[in-house]
Amino acid sequence: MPAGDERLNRERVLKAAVELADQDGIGSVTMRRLAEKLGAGAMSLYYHVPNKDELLSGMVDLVFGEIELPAEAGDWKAVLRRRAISTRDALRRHPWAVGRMEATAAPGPNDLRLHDAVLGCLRAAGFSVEMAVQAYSLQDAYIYGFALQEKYLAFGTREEFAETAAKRVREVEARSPDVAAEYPNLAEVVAGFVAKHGYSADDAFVFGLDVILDGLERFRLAP
Amino acid sequence: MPAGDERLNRERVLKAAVELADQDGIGSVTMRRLAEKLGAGAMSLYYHVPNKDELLSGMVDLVFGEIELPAEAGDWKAVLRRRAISTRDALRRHPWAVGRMEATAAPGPNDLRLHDAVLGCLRAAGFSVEMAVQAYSLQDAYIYGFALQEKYLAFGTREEFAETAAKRVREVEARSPDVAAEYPNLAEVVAGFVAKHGYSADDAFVFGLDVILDGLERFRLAP
DNA sequence: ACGATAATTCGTACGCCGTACGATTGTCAA
DNA sequence: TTGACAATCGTACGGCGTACGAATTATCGT
Repeated sequence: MPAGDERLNRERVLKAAVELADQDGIGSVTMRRLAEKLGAGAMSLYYHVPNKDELLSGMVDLVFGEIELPAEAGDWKAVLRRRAISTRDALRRHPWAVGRMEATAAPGPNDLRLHDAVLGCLRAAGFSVEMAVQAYSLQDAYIYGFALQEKYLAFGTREEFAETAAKRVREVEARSPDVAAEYPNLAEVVAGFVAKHGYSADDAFVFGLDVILDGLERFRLAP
Repeated sequence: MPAGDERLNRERVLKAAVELADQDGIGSVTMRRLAEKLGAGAMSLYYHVPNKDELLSGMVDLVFGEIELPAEAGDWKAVLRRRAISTRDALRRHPWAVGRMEATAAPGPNDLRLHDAVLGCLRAAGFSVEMAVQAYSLQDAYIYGFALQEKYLAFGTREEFAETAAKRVREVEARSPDVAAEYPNLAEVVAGFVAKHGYSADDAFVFGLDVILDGLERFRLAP
């Protein structure tokens, strides 16, 4: 055996799985392929991970671990803004994790640590327990939902997005030729997008985020 | 052959697939099982649907078809509020569709019709083209993200939710015994939830929705 | 140094999946 | 009757997750 391959262990398995998913998509994360990447037999993985579902949960918790914890002190809006952006960044690095962040049967330690910190931040900012939960739920719904859109609509660069949009239009035109007449508002938007400067996913994200954070302001108790 | 089973066709296949997914989960929608439900051979389905991916897209567009189109006239906020709630309702009836609404390669007719109508509503309310897109993106991100949370956290009734929460706590406690000390804010919330009146997913949804819609108000052009 | 014990690895096999391919059957116009 | 075309389906292939138990390697008391 070459010197490079050490013993297997849970951490090595999870990290390799994340790498594989990042590079080739979650669809190519199979026990056989993952084992091959690790220079091991497929069944060896099962000594370190009980089954594939748990493997995925472990991968997701690694992604949670990449999210910046909100700072203890500072303006609550700025702090939460930062953690929201950090969350979105993590999901852009690992798009396969979108839609799975809430799915793990038993949330991992990184997940719990983050949730606890954000709740603490909201409580410190003067939200009641109930309102802190509402506020958290609202933020996360937005973040995950936005990541979902981003994943499928392939915003990417302006050029990529223009290309994607144009392709969609062509696909639809193949079915019903007179798109502009049938969907005038859609046509207006697409024309506005493709023709003009384009669309920045970054700007769109922080726009929505600020609408939400500003809207939450008035639900705090006394400062 | 019994009198009941007519010829296969795309519509019948899609509807049966949706029924199957609703009843037994998306995981049990396989070509073989779907065919069996239709009293046909597995390969017969491929005459009506090019492959499984297209089958899923067709199913999703059926869900889009269940969403109430926004009314032409009326207070924009009330109208969009209604369509948001209608969207969430559809996603609760068909949780398997969550996370797939944006995923179809070529959006189906119901999808396009809805998007066109909502954009038209926003334009009529006095949003610029760019702002209408932002506003739409924000609303949908929230709706889909909320549906995602709802799907996995199993809000359900207050009893169900309390039970789920309690189970999660037990799972976590099995790993690290002193949960309350490690995650004080989480503990506070869980105690507040389980002990007190509980949590209404309906209320949480419209709370966030109204924060968003109210927050968008000031981005309209002249009334 | 050595044997026992435990930790770790992995080969084989099973049932399920999506679907390529080609044969088969049903329907109807000429 | 015949030929064309629409619709159905049986068989087979490669890939998946993983149950089971055997094989190998590491660890440690003596």
